[in-house]
Amino acid sequence: MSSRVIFPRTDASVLADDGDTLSFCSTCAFSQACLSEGMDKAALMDLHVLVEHVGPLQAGEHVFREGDAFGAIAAVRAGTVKTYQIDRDGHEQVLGFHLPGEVIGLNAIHDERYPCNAVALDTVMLCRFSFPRIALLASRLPNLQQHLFRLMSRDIGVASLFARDNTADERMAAFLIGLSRRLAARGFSPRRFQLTMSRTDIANYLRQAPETVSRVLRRFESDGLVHIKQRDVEIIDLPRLEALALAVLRD
Amino acid sequence: MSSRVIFPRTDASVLADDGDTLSFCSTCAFSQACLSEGMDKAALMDLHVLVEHVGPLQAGEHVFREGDAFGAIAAVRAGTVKTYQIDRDGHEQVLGFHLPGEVIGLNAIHDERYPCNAVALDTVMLCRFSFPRIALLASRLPNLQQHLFRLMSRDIGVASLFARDNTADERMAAFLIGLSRRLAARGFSPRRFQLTMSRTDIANYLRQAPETVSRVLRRFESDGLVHIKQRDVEIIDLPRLEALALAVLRD
DNA sequence: CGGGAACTTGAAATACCTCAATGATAGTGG
DNA sequence: CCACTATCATTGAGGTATTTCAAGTTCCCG
Repeated sequence: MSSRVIFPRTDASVLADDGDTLSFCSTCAFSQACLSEGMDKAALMDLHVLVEHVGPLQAGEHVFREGDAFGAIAAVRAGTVKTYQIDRDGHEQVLGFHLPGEVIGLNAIHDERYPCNAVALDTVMLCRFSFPRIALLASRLPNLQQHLFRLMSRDIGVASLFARDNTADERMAAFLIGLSRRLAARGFSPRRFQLTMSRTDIANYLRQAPETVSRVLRRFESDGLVHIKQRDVEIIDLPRLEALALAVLRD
Repeated sequence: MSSRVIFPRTDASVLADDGDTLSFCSTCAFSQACLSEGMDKAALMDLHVLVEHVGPLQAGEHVFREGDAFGAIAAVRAGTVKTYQIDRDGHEQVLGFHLPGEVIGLNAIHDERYPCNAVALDTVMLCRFSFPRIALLASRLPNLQQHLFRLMSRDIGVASLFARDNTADERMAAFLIGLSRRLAARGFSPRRFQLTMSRTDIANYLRQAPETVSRVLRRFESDGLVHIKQRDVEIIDLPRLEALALAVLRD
């Protein structure tokens, strides 16, 4: 695994080619969302100017590391980013998996340092937004400010998937349903997708032993809930899986 | 327990008495923080105008309820506010306890509804800030905008106290240390304080059985870590309690 | 003083973890 | 192309922390 950190690098070259930047940005969730909220052309132009396109990053390359000075947030355009912390005992603690359309780095604003590591799990493309600049722009553009507030608000108190009172089955079901829905929201198939993370990562995220993940997935398979071949997942009985997840997701 | 909801009520009377409002606000964490960030007098005046002082609320009175239309955030000035959700099975899920100086309601921005209930555990005083108005003001005052961003950022991905891989002892220690530090930051004693919440609430928050909370506290007592008489807590061996909490808090 | 809630305490049940060994997969170099 | 290795995944058996169930106790408020 490369230990090079990609993110802090300021790559001005991507800003030079304006046409390309704009065309890329049409697929960028962040800009899109702002657009759909009635931002005018000129405003959108301002936003595009401060976007940097980062990537592709290969699996194992870090976007940022814990303790790095905070300078920018980023929207995932393609691939999966894992955020994690390293325990004082040297153990990894997986905090989350970030799919295309999702924004990382928002939790670094508070003390101007990234409080966690972010690493690419596969080939990742990012849109990087300098935070000082987007904050400045936000004071001129109420829609952008509101969008940032909403974005951050959504990440507060995310229903803890790893609460103790839910069973291993319920949490795994919730994990799969969560992935399914988030992928669906981005136009991917909600029934068939790839797990870009290892069993160990899933276990770590759900705060369980890897063996438990293995057993639960196997049980799901033999119960006809899903079909799993390596990291390929096909959800067979969505209603039943959702029923299981209900205990965690509440909707 | 009264089921009346206090928060949505707009009480303009508190705004009338300007002198009183201002003197109260000198103790209001929210305004204070803005002040300390170099906001000028005029700006501070603008902020004070949109503050409403709510309370006192009695134990059991709700600040807001899940599903209520979002209109404002609030800073706790005195007392403790508990946030919780009701499970589909009718079971309560405690999300957090909010002490003086802490802000509630930030997680409601996203879909313009409060995603949880907020109830006073004792006599509570609040500063209420209309969100549309404070957001508008924020676009004129970069310091205020930055403060709001920081406030929200801090609440993202709070180290989950109820992760499965920590023992009951570690989580309880972390809970007590957390309270201690937060109270200390507000000028209260870090060694002696009152638990304003019931054992059941603590258990629910830590995602364990009330019996476990009881047993752990008693063990702490007999190990000479703390002295507990009903809801009065005195921390005897802070270093050892912190050492226990370290596994959860990472610092 | 009585009634009810909150809290404590004990014994049994259980879901999950740990430990240990085996099986699959992919990447590597001969 | 095929062993070879390393990593990841699976499977089984036994142990344990915590829950659950059930019974007391204390405290508080009317």
